Amino acid sequence: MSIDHEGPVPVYRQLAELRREAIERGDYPPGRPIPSENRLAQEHDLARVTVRKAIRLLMDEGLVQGVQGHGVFVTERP
Amino acid sequence: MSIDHEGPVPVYRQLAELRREAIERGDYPPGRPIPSENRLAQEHDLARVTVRKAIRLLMDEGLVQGVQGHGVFVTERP
DNA sequence: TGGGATTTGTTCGTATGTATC
DNA sequence: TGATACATACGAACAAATCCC
Repeated sequence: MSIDHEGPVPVYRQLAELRREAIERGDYPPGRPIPSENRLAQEHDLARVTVRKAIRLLMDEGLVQGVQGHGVFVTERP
Repeated sequence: MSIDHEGPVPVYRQLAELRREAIERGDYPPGRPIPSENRLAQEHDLARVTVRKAIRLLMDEGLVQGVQGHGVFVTERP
């Protein structure tokens, strides 16, 4: 929760951090998608492009993977 | 007809207005669906997502209701 | 009984333009 | 100048429900 629109940290970085924490907490078991982009946009009252920018960071880190028409899934790591 | 792609009014709002007028004219009697999303997209040469966005406005107004696998119907008002 | 076509619902992917700081 | 953020619009794929033969 609680994204600061005033501070120096970009919104998309704050959102990425929030999701990273949720993932590392184990909120999303492998095989289950994280909340959809539209869902996240709605919940945080953000534009979808901004949400995507946040998720893009997590993708670049290899933490999650997007699958068109399905969702974004936590990467399986053995 | 005639959607203006140049003006300041978004395409999806123009389309919503066109359908709203058609509905209020009584073009679609209760029990009959309005043209399908693909049909509207084809007629106006628009993407289906854009058509959906227009219909979504009418749904939010309570003017129509979507039925998955069936169609979009004018809401019955006694 | 079943399968295919139609239709709405959902999701990620991409691009452009605008405004602000 | 560049980064951030929003709105719009299109594309693509999949899911689910309904209808009809």
